[in-house]
Amino acid sequence: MPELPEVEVSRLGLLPHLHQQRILSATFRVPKLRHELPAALAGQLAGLRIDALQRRGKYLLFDCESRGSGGWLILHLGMSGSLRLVAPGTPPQKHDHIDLDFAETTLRFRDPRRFGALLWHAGTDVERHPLLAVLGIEPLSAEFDGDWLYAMTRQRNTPIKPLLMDSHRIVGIGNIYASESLFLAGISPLRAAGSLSRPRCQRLAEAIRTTLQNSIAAGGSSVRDYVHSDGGAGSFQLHCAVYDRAGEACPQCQRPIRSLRQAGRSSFYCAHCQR
DNA sequence: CGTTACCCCTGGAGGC
DNA sequence: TGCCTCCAGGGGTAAC
Repeated sequence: MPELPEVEVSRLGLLPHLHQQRILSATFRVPKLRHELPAALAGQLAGLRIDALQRRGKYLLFDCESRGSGGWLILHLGMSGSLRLVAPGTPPQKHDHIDLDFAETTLRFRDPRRFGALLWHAGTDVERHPLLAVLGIEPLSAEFDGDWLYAMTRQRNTPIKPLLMDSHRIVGIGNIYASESLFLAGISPLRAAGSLSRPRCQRLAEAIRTTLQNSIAAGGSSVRDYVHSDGGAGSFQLHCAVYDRAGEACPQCQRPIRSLRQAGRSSFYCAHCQR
């Protein structure tokens, strides 16, 4: 589930509960997720205070007294990860792999498929962590616009859709928002990236920004209680125009929405409205 | 270098 | 009901 909006909504929802709170203890119930979960890390976290909660792409970054003797917790929700706040002592359910215990609450990470990740980076410069150092531009930053997109797509014959999902170029756009943004911009997922005109790049950049911001706003509207809900953080209802709607009517022209596979992922689009 | 294929893992949906 | 296959919102790595 989690793409950039879900991670950002998680960050916004957790921040007021965790800011300046100390980790009393940490529990790892599996030896590894995507990466090893060393038991020593759990012990190391105890006593550290959360000074800030940031996001880079789809990574959540917990500043654990990084300017002192601490560092950064780097969390990725993977394909099926979710975060929620539960009352201390709440028994874990299946797939509840990680707890961070605070005085008033417990941050619980659930991830059935275990594609998620929890990593530690000592010191202040978390941007230099190998997984973060290679990430591309933030689509909600001021630097991301039609001109940037136009320059990035020049001389590329590859279809635009998998390019939008390449985190080494742009972060945060997953399979859902790639399809949704392209629909909003009227651009086919099959369109050769380098054949997009500057105005169409402008339109696509705006569509990406709008799609992500609208989704954050939709999740943020229920931000006060979503982290306590059973569905987990970021489980707000998404409204998709085309994603997972193969065969249904295009909301603009009523013709059937098509699906296809690109780079191993399914894409959804309207062949009439998207060129 | 650019792009694709495969893999990590569990669970849900649908066919038989 | 069970068993099988396919699919799933991510992304790193190997292979072409």
